[in-house]
Amino acid sequence: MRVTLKHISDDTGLSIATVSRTLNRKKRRYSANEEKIYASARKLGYPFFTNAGENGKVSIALVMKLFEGEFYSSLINGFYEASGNTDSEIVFSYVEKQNDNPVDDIISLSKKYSGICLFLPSMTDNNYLKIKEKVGRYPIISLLPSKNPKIDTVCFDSYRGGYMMAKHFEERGYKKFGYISGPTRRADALFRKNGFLNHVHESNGLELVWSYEGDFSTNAGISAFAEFKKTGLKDTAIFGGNDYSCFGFMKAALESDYKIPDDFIIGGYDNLSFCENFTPELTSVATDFHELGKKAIRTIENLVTDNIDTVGQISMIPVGIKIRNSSAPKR
Amino acid sequence: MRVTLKHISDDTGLSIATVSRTLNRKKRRYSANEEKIYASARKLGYPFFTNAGENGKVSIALVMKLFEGEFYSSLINGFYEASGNTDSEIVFSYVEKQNDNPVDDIISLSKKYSGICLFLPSMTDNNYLKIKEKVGRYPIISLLPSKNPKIDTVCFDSYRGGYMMAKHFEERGYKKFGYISGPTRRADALFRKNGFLNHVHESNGLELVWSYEGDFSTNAGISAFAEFKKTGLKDTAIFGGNDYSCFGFMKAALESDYKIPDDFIIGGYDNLSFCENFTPELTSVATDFHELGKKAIRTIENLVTDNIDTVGQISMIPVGIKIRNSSAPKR
DNA sequence: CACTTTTATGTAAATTTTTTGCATTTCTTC
DNA sequence: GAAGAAATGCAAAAAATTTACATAAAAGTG
Repeated sequence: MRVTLKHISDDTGLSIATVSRTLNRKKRRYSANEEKIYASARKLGYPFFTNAGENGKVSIALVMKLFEGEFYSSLINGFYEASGNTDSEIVFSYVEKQNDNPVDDIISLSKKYSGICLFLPSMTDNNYLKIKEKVGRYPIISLLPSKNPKIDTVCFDSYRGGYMMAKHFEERGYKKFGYISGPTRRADALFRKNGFLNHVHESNGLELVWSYEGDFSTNAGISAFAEFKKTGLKDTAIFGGNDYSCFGFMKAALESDYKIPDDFIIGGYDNLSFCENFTPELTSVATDFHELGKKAIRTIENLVTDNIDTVGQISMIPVGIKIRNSSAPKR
Repeated sequence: MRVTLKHISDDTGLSIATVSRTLNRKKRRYSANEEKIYASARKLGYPFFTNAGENGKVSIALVMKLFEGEFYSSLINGFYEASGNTDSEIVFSYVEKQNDNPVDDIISLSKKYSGICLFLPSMTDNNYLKIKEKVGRYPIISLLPSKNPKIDTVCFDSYRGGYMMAKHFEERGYKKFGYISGPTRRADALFRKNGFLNHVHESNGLELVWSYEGDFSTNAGISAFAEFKKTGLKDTAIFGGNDYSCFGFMKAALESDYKIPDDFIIGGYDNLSFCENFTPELTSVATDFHELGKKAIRTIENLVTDNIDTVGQISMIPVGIKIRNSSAPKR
């Protein structure tokens, strides 16, 4: 059945004329009634204001920048499976690689979908502010932590991940700690690092003896090992900011005849499936994208229906630690 | 600007009344004029017949079943990048996991998009036939090979990939060959195997001494090695049907103190980025998803504009072989 | 605080878009 | 080649959307 202005009018209690005017107006929307009309249009599937289509499901766009490697697969998969048990439909959407200012793209997506989840590591606070300003009370969340969040956020507890890894290393009896960081302008990388370092600093007898700032790539791990080797350090517990860094580091170490976990122990972050293919298997902080997806979808759904104004709300999804042989106990 | 029946009427040369009737008819479409009307509706973006949206781009859906691991990332990424240089827009779409009969889903997607690319390993010939029957001349292609293709196909030359690997092993001086197969009801797995075996059989002095049928998983690789070990074979060249099988096989082998490439050489298929993280680095058949995407998009575009009837056309994208240390020469 | 201006909204008329009744043409089938 | 079925166009009818005008509420001004 075709959706007309009359349906929206009935749904919102406003006249057909008002609905017509609102939907045709160019200016950004602000007022409660305008919000109501837009939300209803998306919900009912008024032409040009949806591509969810059928069965009146809430359509949510997951907006990413690019995909590389298993990580993005896990993200997509987690959201996809999470949407299975809900009244929502996830649509995956992408903004151009070279485009450093995806704000306009996101604004235009907000006309099509009932809500938006952003997974864009390179977005600045300024961008978030601009978006928030333009979309008003429209349901939009970020899936990445921020030092100073401008919009609602549902993300993994990166800090705690780093912290847990340090604690695990301590329990293994290590005193000397090392760290391969990701790009610290990214808040998630920074939080992983902070969590790790804070536990090191607040515990007696633990010491940070080495660190390296990389970019989360395998090659950064290889370079990190070259540096590490120069120091001649042994008996050290190393936290790589992500699994890729660790793979590079371990590979270079094995080629230099280091023994893992005899010469050093190491743990990563992301728990990629390849952790189990490596010898030794890599200890890693495990993130559950299914949980992230569920929580994100529920948050959007609440914003859609209740329309409660909860700006600045942050939900942290707990992470776990998957202990494997790369951090096996000392013999 | 809003798209009306008048635009479609002008575009197709048919009357507004005819366009209206065609678009409202429930029955599946068949006739040339009906096809023309539907295609125009999608092209111009008539409400409910598009979600491409803007700038008159051809919108193509890439339909997948599920995503796991790096492989699907590469697929998505390849298509995404390939679409950058074209007049088309790729939308990624997914059919339910548990749904063994995605035919209806695909039919309904055909109303929204100008063309469809299917990447569904478990689809049967029968399913393809049903789809073809219902969508008529609508542009739809499969990205997987089939023993008996029912619709146009753009896929990698799996046969040649297996063949090249056998040839490479022969050039390394090996006479004894082994094989870890994927599920052979999947045509791509079968073709890889056939390509490999055919070269073995057609060359003098080469011999297939061992094989194992797995399911393309890491665990299958581990089980395969357990079998392989029992035979006590050495000096053998082994082709794993995909990289994951090889990772499992190699990991189990290293844990049993086998030396690679001294005790056996091995090569995989897919050229995942982890091939370089493994020690030894894994030789693998490299597929270029960017090329696959480009060719698939071009094929759909041709079907959309020229509307030529090319049922049964198959395009093979050549594959390469990336030689690494897992198949290093004998010393 | 009284007055003006701006903004939001509804009613009803005007306009645009879509559907349908009827006539004509084209295609199929026997 | 005649009879019936399907496709199509024209024009009238119906439905949907926009706009002119009126009014009330909110915001700004001296």
